[in-house]
Amino acid sequence: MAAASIRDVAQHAGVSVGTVSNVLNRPGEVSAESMQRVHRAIEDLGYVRNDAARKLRAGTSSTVGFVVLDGQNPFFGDVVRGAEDEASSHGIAVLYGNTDEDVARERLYLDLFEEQQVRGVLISPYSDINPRLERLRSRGIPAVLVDRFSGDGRFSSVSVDSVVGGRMAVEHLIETGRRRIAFAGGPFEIRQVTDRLAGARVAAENSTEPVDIEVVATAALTVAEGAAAGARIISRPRREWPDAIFAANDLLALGLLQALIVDGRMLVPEDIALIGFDDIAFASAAAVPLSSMRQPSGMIGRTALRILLEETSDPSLIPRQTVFLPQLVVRRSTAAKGTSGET
Amino acid sequence: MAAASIRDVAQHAGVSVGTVSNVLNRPGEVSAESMQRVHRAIEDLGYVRNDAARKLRAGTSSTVGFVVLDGQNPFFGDVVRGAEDEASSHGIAVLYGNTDEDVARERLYLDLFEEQQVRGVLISPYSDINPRLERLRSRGIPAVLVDRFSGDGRFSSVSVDSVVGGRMAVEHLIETGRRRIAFAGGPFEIRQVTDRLAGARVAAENSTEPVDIEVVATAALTVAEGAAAGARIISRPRREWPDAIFAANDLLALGLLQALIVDGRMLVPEDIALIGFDDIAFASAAAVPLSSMRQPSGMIGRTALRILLEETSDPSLIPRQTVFLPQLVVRRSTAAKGTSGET
DNA sequence: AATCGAACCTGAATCGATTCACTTCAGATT
DNA sequence: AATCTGAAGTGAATCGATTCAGGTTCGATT
Repeated sequence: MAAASIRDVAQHAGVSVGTVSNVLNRPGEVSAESMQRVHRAIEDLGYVRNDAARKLRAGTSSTVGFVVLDGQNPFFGDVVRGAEDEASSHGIAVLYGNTDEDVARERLYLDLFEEQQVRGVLISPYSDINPRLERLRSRGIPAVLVDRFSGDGRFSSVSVDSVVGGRMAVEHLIETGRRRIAFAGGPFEIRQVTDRLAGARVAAENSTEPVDIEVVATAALTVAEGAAAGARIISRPRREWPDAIFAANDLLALGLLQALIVDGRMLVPEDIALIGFDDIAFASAAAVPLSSMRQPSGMIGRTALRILLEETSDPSLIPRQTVFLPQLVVRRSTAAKGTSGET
Repeated sequence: MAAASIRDVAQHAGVSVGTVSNVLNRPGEVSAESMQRVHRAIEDLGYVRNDAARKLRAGTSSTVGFVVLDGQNPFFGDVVRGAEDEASSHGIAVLYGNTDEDVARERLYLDLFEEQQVRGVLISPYSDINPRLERLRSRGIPAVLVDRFSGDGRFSSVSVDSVVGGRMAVEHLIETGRRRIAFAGGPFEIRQVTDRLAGARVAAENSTEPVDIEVVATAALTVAEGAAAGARIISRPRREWPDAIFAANDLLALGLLQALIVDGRMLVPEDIALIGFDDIAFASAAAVPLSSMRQPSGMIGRTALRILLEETSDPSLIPRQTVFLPQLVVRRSTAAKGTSGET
């Protein structure tokens, strides 16, 4: 009952192993009759290619690895999905690992992918792993950074301009009459967080009126952390309440929203405006529909995978940075004070 | 700059390949000195094990495959996460594929996993793939069904009792005074959908008062389909409106909720109660916090992976069915008519 | 009839880690 | 001194798909 090998198939079909291999990989160079007999034998024996042997010989495989920062975040779910769609149309599978903002796991998955000799790696990096990626490249495994601009241009990247996004978000808050703005986000090791904050500050500085940006640090970009941050803000004396919050992503924003609603003293958007980042599917279904900076998530995944495949087939390509611009999606949570706004 | 092989390491360390292999796999049988020299050589050359060669020889790998029904659904995200956590503590990686309720992709991923000779397969099946799984098993690759009871007991499974869940949900609706209940769900190829409906019918039949269960079929279990179903319900003459909806999962429920709120003629929960299934993180953050049947999602993943590993190490184990009971989580969306209820 | 070329096929060599029958050798035992 | 023991180490054989230099066949051309 041991699995049939290509040799068994060859014997059963009465041809050589080379011919069987040709049937599988170069159907053009095989006579119709051999073709048929080999297929027949494959059917009879229930033969399935042994990927390990193929990989050993070929030195490369048809999977790519994707190291994701936060698998729980629907935003990354959408990115992965985009990459997967693109991959499957090339007959490639996506091996996927979740780092959860943990340096050890990040390394673990990169090691694993290297041992597996994946075709290439997509990664939304948490720590600074350029040296690690250089090494992968020297072994013929290219990498593309996802959702993160490659500042030094050593790798291709597909990202959204978080600085611009942060600026647009806060400009929008200022336009709708907010002046005391809290930025909720963290940890600051995550580049997107610092970029979005930087953009927020630019907007504040460019404003003709004085605008305060205050930082409310969170330990992670999750709903629970958002709720905790909300509780901290509420517990202050009333005169220290901000009149708007820009959350570093939608999960945080939804947690904040939940905390504010449960408490009930600050109304969204009447007393306090709230805007998130990512525009995940649940933002529009929130208690107060959430304004957000939309990222073209599926497109990011597709594009990253396409670039990766190009680089695998031509390693001499120069790294290129693809940057999308986020798009402001206005919903009720940032309606001007005292109005009910659009739903 | 070709990657170093075990032979290069052996040469560099001045020992044989067998010794290097022993250092890697049986550290006890090697002298301290060889040990050190080999490690030194590995360091110097940047040697990384070639997984393909190892797998070819060993006939098995240290990855498991997980075929997921709907990667976009946070519920499955949580399940995968649970499995991944458990796996990583055993030094095992999870290769993950999304079928999106598509028979072809389901088959594609199973083929891929078979070629890759994964250690085992976790699958939340869409179509009837028992024969396919039998074949995998005959090749030494066990499978565990996730979120689906194995009716014939031929495979181990980890699931939640959807019939009981459906019953509990509808009993709750009846208790809060609802009598004209719509069940929103589909396609009916998905076992969970039919089970939840069956449970709903049991609750209706057991009720002392006459209770109507009406079926509103959807094409998929998504937010968009939920919104569409909502629109269809609203468009009816007012006297044919149900006074409660039991949605087959939370995504549907959130879509329904969105449609009802935008329309504004039916208030939740005053005119119509709404309950979902899964209790995903966003249910509590919804416009009207959503009642739901909670599934222990992370636990399902962990348990499935643990059982799978047990079966890989002892293939003679008899399949066992693990069933969790869902838990009713009451929020505002099912408050009794005319009350405001708990938040 | 001889020659040629295209189409098709063959089978040994190869990839790199693991395994295991076999060797080596220092020290213990007789 | 001869023999034995066990720890440590060796290296050829193995896994299965792919590749490619070389073979065979056969109809077309001269």
